[in-house]
Amino acid sequence: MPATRKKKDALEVSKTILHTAKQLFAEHGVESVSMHQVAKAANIGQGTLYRRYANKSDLCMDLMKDNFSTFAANIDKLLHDQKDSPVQERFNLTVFHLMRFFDDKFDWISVIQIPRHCEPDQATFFNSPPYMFLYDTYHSLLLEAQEKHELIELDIEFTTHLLITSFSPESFMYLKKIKGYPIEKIAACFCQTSINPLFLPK
Amino acid sequence: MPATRKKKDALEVSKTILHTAKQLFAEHGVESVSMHQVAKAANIGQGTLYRRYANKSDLCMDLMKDNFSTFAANIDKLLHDQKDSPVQERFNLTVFHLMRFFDDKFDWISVIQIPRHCEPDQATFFNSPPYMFLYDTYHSLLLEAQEKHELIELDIEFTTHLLITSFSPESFMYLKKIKGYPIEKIAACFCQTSINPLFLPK
DNA sequence: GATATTACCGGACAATTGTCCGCATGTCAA
DNA sequence: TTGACATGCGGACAATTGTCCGGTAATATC
Repeated sequence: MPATRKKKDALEVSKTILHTAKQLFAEHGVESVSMHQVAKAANIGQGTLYRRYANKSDLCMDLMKDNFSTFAANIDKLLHDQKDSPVQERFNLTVFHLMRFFDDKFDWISVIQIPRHCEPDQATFFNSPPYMFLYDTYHSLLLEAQEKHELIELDIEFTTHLLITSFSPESFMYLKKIKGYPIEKIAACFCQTSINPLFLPK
Repeated sequence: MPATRKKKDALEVSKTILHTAKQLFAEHGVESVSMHQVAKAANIGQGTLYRRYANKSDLCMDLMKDNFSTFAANIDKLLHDQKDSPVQERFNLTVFHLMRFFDDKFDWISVIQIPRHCEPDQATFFNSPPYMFLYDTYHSLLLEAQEKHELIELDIEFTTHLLITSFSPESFMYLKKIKGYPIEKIAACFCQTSINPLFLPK
């Protein structure tokens, strides 16, 4: 063969994968690009790709890491800046921001969420940094509201989980594409239905 | 070949498919059986199988039709029998029954819900009889509550949709398997978080 | 009754995901 | 330098989903 592939620096390979995948995904859309294509474009074997990333969801998650981080930082900053406004208001603000992020990165997120098979001690969405960040954020807000006696009686852990997971990509897509709801309306309705009723009147 | 396959009665083929699939699914589990296996076991070509059912989800949906029907009938009967009790109470009862059904048929339901790609005018879960039954049921209950001035201000259509979709199979599995919540607790928490706060106090 | 038209069957095929194993490369010890 | 061992690369392979098309049976037409 023209050039026997030398053992590459592992870091080099990782960078190449990320760079190539980002390029391909941007060009053809996340859905349409197969792992085989990514491997071929990156000049590595499929086995090599799968050794780094268990599946496409994993790969996307890694490519989204930066986006998630900045989103999380934005939310943190926002909540810090607004820390004197009512909890409920901050909660609504967070949801609005999340919806915009969700909409913006929809293609990626819908690929990431795909994996089924919820077995114990396995990497799932529920162990991922994005879930954990949202969990912490919502949990803190609910706890704060509870301490201030602004919250109805709730199982806070359950509620936190439910608020995060109740918005599936399919459902979002359905509301947006089929029902034609603008994002602002979706966010507003979600707050109206799922967030605000958790707070005591007054 | 020993016996040239005669054109079979279409109805005969359909029955054979359903019977064979039910058998195979029961024996090996819904997840583990491929469409290829079903076709082979039913002595038909894969193309024939796919002409009847666009995918495994479709096939499962058809096999579950009876189960859905009896479930729907049970709920209808229940709501009819209890039509004098408070709306909120009936709503909670419905959710408890649904949870039990969900748990009972979990393997099937998690296969059925899989399809992504929410394009307009395409068969999705949101067009399926189960979704539509739940939609009608929830919608009626919410409307009744609204007429009786027992409901907070809501976008009823949105709320109906959200209540149906907020419980994904993955989330249910996570709560049950990983968090170890019994079904009754899941149902109770769901009512506490998502149903009861929609009703005006007193 | 012969021929054209239609319906629809069934298996071959393509595409994708994910796994596995032979083999090249690098490291260490003698 | 040489041999033993470890690392990990990469393509071949298996499994599955879904599509397509050649061909045959049923039906309509004359």
